[in-house]
Amino acid sequence: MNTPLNEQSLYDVLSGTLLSGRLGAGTKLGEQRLATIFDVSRERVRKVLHRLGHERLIEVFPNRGAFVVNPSLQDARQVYEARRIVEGGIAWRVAGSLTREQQSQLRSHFACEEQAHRHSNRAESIRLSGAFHILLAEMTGNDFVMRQMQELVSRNSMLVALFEDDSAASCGIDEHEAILQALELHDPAGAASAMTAHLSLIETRLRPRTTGPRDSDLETIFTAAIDSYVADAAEQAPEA
Amino acid sequence: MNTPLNEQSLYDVLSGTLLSGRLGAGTKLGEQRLATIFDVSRERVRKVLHRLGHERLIEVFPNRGAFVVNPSLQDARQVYEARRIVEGGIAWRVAGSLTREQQSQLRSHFACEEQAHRHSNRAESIRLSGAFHILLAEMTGNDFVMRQMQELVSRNSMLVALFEDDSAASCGIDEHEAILQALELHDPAGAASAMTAHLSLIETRLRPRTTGPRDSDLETIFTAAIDSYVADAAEQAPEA
DNA sequence: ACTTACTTTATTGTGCACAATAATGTATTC
DNA sequence: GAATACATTATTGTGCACAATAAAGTAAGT
Repeated sequence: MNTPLNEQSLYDVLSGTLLSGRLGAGTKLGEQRLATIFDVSRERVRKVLHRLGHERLIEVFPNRGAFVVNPSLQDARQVYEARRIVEGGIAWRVAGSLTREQQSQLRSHFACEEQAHRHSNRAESIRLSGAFHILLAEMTGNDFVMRQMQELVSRNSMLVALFEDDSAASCGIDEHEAILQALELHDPAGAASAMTAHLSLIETRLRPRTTGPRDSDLETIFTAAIDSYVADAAEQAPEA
Repeated sequence: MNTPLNEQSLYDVLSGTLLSGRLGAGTKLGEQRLATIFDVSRERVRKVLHRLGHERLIEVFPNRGAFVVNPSLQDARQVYEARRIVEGGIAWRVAGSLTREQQSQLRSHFACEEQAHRHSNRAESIRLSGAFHILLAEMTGNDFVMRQMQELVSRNSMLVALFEDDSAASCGIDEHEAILQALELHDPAGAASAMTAHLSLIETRLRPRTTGPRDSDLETIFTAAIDSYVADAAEQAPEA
């Protein structure tokens, strides 16, 4: 029953839990503790922990161990600044070479966003507005840019869990519309402007830190995460 | 005499040698082999190798080992494309907030570039024209952007060693001048345009692959690299 | 009572031995 | 002679035991 959990699964569960913000900033992630929770060897945990550290999802201190990152409001602002720079560049680039196919792809995605917004489907709105930015990055067809965006979006979703007003986690519809229009006009400067303005608006929604440190213990959180992970895996492959 | 070489030094020597392009694309980096060459344990080598793999300086295949990357011309073009996107965003951003101090800093750097160019000091020209791009990235004051640039520049210098016409590894002076002027006018669109145009021009200097695979053995290359590394270290700290 | 030095305990780091896997070489068959 | 199946060899991956280091706790001294 209880699948032993290979290295990739361990990484997926850990990073997913980190990104969801369920973990409480500053929490120590002891090697032996995680090893017993996940029922894997300590070395496995070590390896994954160092990988996560290299991806900046956690902080590792030599001879001290790994800890959940504890970002300051300044750190959060830096992420948005970085997104303005990179996504501004993306918008500029995509505006210069938008194909018919890409245009209709963006339009149909935008239609979904609108629909979710009209139906007040909050969870879907958040998901789709995030996907809009990823979709744009994909249109560069560039692996480096995609990886950078992936990292920024990861950091961003952690920050949202910590700082953002829960009632405003999705992007504004009108702002995406403005970006889209500039793209369709093949107007690089306009697209870059619209994108940076959009990201600045999102940034204003950051709040100093409302949520106190969660204190539910690691065992509870992770066992739940494992369960939902294996449930998802089972859903995608109902029977072998 | 022969310093045992700690982990950071091992990383420095290995990455430096990789970046210099002295190593021949596709060369296998066996764990035990490197361990004996550097006189460290195999686990040390393993750890550093995986780190380098994560930073994409080498390719690691499970159960097969680590190999020097063997980039195609397409890969090279992707790097330049990524640089256009990211550095275009950087130029846009910096143009909007250039301080007097930053302006004079850029001007004085540019003066050095011109001087090196007038004196036909090729090595210095290459170094300074690279530093110009780094300097601009630093002016964003953003860690994420800096890291991304570091990665792109690393890849770039490897590619230059493989593909670029040796007679044209430095940036054109006039193009930097054009970027600078747009920045001084606080013209984001102009700065981004100048930057992308500049990077496109550099890209045209890429040649299909002139240099055949170097075949000098690892021992020779690495012992030389170690020597120059410890020499550099000694120079910076003449006596303890 | 507070600080400081020391002892104890817990946690991370590392080398080693063995297991698993891929690469290589060899013989046999068609 | 070429190809396939098998045995051999080399290389990477992993668990374990112990070493090194930091954290916590304790007692003594001012």
